[in-house]
Amino acid sequence: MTEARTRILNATRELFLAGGAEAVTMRSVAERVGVTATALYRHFENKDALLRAVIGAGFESFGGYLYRALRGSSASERLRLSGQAYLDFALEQPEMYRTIFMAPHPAVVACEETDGPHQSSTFHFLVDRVRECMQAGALRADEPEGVAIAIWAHVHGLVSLFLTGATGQTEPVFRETYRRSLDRLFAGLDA
Amino acid sequence: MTEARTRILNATRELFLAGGAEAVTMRSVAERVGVTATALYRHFENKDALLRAVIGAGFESFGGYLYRALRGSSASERLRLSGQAYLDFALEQPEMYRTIFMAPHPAVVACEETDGPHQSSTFHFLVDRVRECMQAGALRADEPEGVAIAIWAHVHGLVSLFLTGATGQTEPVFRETYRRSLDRLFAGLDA
DNA sequence: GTCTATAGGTGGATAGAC
DNA sequence: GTCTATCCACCTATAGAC
Repeated sequence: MTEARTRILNATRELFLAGGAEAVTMRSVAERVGVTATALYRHFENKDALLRAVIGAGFESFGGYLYRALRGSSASERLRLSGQAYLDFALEQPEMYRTIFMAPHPAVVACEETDGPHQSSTFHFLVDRVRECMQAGALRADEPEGVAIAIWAHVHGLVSLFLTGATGQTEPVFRETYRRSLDRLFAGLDA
Repeated sequence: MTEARTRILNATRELFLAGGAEAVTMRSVAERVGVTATALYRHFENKDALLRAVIGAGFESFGGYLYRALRGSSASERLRLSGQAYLDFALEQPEMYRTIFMAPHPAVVACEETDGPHQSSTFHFLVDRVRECMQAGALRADEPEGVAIAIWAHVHGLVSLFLTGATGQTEPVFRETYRRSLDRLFAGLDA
């Protein structure tokens, strides 16, 4: 029924993940699908609607990564898995990570308005993980919000520096850097 | 003598700081200066040369901020002032910060090739501050490079989240967040 | 050094035939 | 639903007159 719509969406996502939002033009998407640019307007109102659909799916994907961390059997395990999920998403979908967290495209803002504030829901998820760690005695009692910001900033900073090439590291080396750096941060947060 | 060149550079910098690299077009610069776009080619080879000049000045400005931190009278004071200088630069020249550290424009790469690696020299500066703190007994003995990455990632992460609006904080509130978050990190790094 | 005129490219979007 | 033809906006850059 809307199979054409799906094919267009896939082509857009592929172009987007390969070259970012600027690689997505009505012409490039159309060429990849095998139709002319004008045909796309039968399925999407305009380019912005196309980008919003792809980025919205990216938000959902990120949410899925985080959600899996809830499988952990203890508060500290769930927090640890959250950090791992964050890293996995960033390394497996770097262009999506860049768009959502590093260079907010106008379409990202539009997504937040229609689907609710994704970025702040990420923050609230982390605050919940931190709070339950404090209640379980795995983290020293402190303001959960402040500690959550410190953790988020830390993982986001590490990932950003890696993705822009500032660390000059390969992915396996960076994974180790990520682990050790979080250990250093938690050395000051642990109970 | 090269007064025209200076006026062009100023106009470019103003446009750049207001709207980023994409706000800089030969037409917009020319309009701001009060000439036609073609006149600019008498003073700069092309648009890229124009951007490189502005971004190169941004790098120098950032270096100046860091350099002032060396006025501190002790190792730990110099490290503290470095963190403050980093924050000041990011908040006073957000668009320049964004360009240099968050969304490496092709012109940034070009600057690094001609003027030397600025990003890695920032890292080395920080490693030096960390190392002298360890030697002075102000930081626990550890790998200086790993600790420097942790600190850099932390400050960069905080600043990035603020500049993208993810924290939802005002600047004065964020300055306090920045201070407290660094305190939390150093709680695990202090001797 | 600055102008006008112009070439040449990219990209979003619509009209109307099929 | 998809096509061709087309418009419009905006961009970098050059040639040659003044």
